[in-house]
Amino acid sequence: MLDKRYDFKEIEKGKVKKWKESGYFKAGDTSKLPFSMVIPPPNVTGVLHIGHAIDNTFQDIIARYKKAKGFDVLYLPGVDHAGIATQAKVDAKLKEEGTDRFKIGRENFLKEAFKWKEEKSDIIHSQWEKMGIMIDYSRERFTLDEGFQDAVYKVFKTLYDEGLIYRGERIVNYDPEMKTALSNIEIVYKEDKGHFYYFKYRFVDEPTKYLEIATTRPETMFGDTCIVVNPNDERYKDIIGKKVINPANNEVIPVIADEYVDIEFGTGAMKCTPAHDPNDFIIGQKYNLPHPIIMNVDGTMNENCGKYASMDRFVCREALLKDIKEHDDLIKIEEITHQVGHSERSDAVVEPILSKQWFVKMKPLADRVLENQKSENKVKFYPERFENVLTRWLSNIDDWCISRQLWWGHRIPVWYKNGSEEMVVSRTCPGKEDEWKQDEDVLDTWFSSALWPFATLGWPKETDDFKRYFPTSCLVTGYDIIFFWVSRMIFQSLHFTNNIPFKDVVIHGLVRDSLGRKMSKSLGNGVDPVAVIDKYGTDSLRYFLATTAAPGLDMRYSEEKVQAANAYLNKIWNSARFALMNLPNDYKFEEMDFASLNEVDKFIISRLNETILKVTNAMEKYEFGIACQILHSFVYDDFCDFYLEMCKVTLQNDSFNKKSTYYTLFKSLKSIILMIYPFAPFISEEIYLSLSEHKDSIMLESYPNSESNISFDESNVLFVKNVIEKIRSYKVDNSLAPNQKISLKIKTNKNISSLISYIERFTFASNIELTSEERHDLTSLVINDGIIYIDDNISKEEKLNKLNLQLENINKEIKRSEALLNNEKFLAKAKKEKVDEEKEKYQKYKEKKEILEEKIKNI
RNA sequence: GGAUGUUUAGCUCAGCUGGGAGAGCAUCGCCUUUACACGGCGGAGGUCAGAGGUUCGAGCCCUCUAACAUCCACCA
Repeated sequence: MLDKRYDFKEIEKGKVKKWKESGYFKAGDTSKLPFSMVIPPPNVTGVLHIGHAIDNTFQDIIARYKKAKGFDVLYLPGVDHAGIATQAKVDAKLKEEGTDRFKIGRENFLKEAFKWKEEKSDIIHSQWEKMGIMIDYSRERFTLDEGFQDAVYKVFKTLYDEGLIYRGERIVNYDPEMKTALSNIEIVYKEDKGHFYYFKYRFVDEPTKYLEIATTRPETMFGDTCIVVNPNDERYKDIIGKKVINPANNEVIPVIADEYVDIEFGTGAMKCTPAHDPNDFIIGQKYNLPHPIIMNVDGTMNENCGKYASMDRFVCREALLKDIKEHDDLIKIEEITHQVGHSERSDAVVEPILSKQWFVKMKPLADRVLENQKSENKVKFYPERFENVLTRWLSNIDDWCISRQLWWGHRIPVWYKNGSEEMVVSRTCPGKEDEWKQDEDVLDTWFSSALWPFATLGWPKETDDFKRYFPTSCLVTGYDIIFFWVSRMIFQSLHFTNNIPFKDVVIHGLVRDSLGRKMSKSLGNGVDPVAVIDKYGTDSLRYFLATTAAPGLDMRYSEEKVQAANAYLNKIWNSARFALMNLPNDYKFEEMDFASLNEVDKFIISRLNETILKVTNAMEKYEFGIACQILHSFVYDDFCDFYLEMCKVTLQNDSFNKKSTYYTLFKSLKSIILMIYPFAPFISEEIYLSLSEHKDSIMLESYPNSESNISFDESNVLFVKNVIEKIRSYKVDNSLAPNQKISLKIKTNKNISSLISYIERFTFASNIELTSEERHDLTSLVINDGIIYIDDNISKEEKLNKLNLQLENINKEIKRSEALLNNEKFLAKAKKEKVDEEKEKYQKYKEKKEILEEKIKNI
């Protein structure tokens, strides 16, 4: 028997261990159809946050649902080495220990990093267990494991041979703190306060005159190679071709003309720094200008900056300003707010610097995705609109900078021959060790993540898993990594497996704090899922996440809602207790013919049947919020508030068929817990195992089916329900205690003789009589299909008032109905059922009206 | 500058292909009736942002407007 209290701590204890040991999480039953999913591998940077919780909850709901639906479900776990993020953490740890990676060397650094990975993986494992997700631990992968080494090499080599990977000099964004190049999407633009500095660039032939040039980054002036004006700019027509002096280093540079310059912006004259600005770089190439690099990758000035060399870029800026001011070449400083690129990871202001990096040529790969999205075999997005996010980005994409000046990651498999231009793609040294040197850099972490859905299944080997589970069925992730990850998986998968990586992508939003702010470390407003679990239980957290998240929309964390989830589960718990208390201990479930059931049993079975159908439909569309809503309404309104209360009568009254009620209780309860199970597996398992008849685990059960052959006329039961509700509100209206005894007569053509004991119990009525005669002496409540007479000794006047009130309401309804039915277009164009329904209502209103008028007359 | 999303009860939000507005919390009244006070019963509270349009019928479809949010691209 279940405890009185829903004690989630007690219930959730030990279940995952049991599930894991029993092998229920393991995929591989080839007698079933496969359904596969990969976990978005969390970074081994730290603990999981609420964002992971929502990901994993959605996935686990799908996994458990599909398993119950009869699929061989593979839910494959793993972790991501997360190059730059993890390296930053390990760097910080080394710094704390008073050393750094350069002191200990590459090999030792990697040892440290792997140690770090092991530690963090352990934490992640324990958190997965807390979440109760049914991942197949036997298939866990890591983006740096041996299989991945094979996959990454194969991809790099192939793309290189196809000319889709190249090495080139480009302006790339540098993170001066991490000292590595970044890809475009690793830059976060923020609105920062800055300055616009106006300088005098004096003419060589006439030093009293000057051009006014503005810049936000004076330190880059050391890299200026010319001034550019628009050829159509009347102000500057005469100075094109003249020479001016760069006030930073007194170098003489020419004024050239190019239409790129916006006449309206700033002074209309722009300094050009080809090695430190992407647009300037293009101009530089066009006019074959020199492109001096004036900064080091750590953000310090280099030897091209004279006395400013080795200064930090911002220190240099101030020093340079001071000097220029002294030479009277500073005109003014304006305060501005502008968008400044920051490194996504370190938050440092990124610095565009010309350098040699490896790139993936994106256009052919992107085009293939765009082409495929027009075909039958496209990746389906839920909600659909996120497909546009993907395609728009891919339609206008830059090449992908994949080299990172880091140590933690897949090292670029390219070897350079000393003192020559020769390079070879190879995993191992292609010749004598002292003649060849491997590229120092590693690949962008997303380069390996992009292979996740197929590399985890064994690719490039044609393994059984790969053959059986690829393409995967579904991917669940947040919209924030569509570019980083989803898109890259799709193009790599199409290119290398000729197939999409997953059929469906389910996109959810971000979890924000209770004030709607993004959770961030600096705000300290993050919600720790483990803390929530400790306080309210995994099931409550899961239910909260599943029901609060509308597809693709952000949600706010709300402790109240977690509490509400907990209260709901408590309700289910107690309804189960009630059912189990009333079922015989040795109850054996046997199917029963629907026709042989008691009336209220038929009612609830029929409602249950509808609920199963609706819930299943919602589940198939990944509409978890809707599924839960439907189930919630069934559990409360139909099952608990109505049916279980009715059972209290049924089970104590020998005139009812108890077998029917046992059957109905058992079947309803079992169906409810099976439907709530994907959302709240722990409580469901606990209740399931308390059933008098059960398997070893709810994980072995099948999802309930809705039966198509059940049809039931609810009207008798609804009439009874209506009577009970009307009497209850009558009592409140008349300040009667709920348990006040009253005497009722009911006139109806409904067949409710078998249901009278229910009315008695719930209205505290004695002497309920079914009558066929009109009673004008009693208070009358005219309801659908009948009249309730209450013997309450109130005055004639009051009786009349009550009747008039009822009449007023009916007249309103009749007016509404008539308006509709007199509208010929409605009759002609609306669906037939709709019209019939309205006509039927109209008839009932008319009947009620007649009765009421008759009564008023007779009083 | 381009795109997308949001605007529904006091608060936080659902509302799936158009057919008489829902939940949770809060609130008011009554009830400790042996499943549940993490409860029950009853109630109050919404011209569904605004303006047009399509339709017999619009919270839902179309157009425009406003506010807010997010993403992308950014002029030195």
